[in-house]
Amino acid sequence: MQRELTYEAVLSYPGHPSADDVYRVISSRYSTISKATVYRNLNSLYENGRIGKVPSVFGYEAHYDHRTDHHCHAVCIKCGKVVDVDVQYDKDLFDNAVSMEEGFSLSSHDLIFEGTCRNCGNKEKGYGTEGIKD
Amino acid sequence: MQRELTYEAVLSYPGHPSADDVYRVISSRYSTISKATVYRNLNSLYENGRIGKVPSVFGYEAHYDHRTDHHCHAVCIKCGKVVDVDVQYDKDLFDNAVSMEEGFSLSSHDLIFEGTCRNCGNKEKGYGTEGIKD
DNA sequence: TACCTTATTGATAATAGATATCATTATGAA
DNA sequence: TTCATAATGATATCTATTATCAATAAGGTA
Repeated sequence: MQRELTYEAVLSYPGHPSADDVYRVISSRYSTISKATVYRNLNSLYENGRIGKVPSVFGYEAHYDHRTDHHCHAVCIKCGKVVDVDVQYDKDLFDNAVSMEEGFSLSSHDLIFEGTCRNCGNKEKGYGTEGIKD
Repeated sequence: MQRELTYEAVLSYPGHPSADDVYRVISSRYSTISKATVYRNLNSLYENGRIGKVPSVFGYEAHYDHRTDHHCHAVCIKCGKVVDVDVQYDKDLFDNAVSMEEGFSLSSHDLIFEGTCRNCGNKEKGYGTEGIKD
């Protein structure tokens, strides 16, 4: 049951929620849910292909995605925020990628961009936008 | 001084050592070195462009690299091992990538492959190669 | 050389994100 | 209703890494 709450929370979240984002959304109206349950359910939803997952990179938390098709993301190097990126490239291009270690078999690839999100970029310039919440 | 030991350990390591790999190499002949020192020195060597760093992905540790040029890696999804990948692609292709959030500025990209290393692949098939150490 | 300032180190505590454990509580089929 | 299985909540634990801070080391200057 909490699994469907978790699913709906991801679907309705604007953007790419972290496990903690999802936890906060759900617990605001279902206050007894445990964080362990949220982690568990996010994982099983992902494994069943019902939601997407942007893996943890650069030490930031993993983020989840209502989209399940293969697409690209950018991660803010200051705060870990994840956003979609629009870029056309030929995925077949990477089919002939070769591991330089014998016996290492490649199965997929991720194209990850790094950058700075609006909020962190503004802070840097001293615009004093600490209050802006995406 | 320990910084140069750290540097040499990365240069002479076959492959892509984790911080712990480097720590073990150094402490085998300089037993009083602290792990904190290794982390600190790896970071400063990286920031000064003397070594490369493969950031932590999928929850595995970061790995370091004696190469400092931009190239691709694959991460074993079973154990986190990092290897080089040979693939030709046009880096300019990604210069016109567009963030789908206003104000998010892109600065670089990483192409990361996922796969299974020889050791983990063999284990899976029950070849009983637990003893193999890369 | 003695003095002073800065950088480096080692030991350890603390942090974050996530998973493991385990008893309790649903759930659902027979 | 009974039994087996799955899901849950609370909490402990884990891993990789950074923070803290006192102790040393290094290096320049008078």
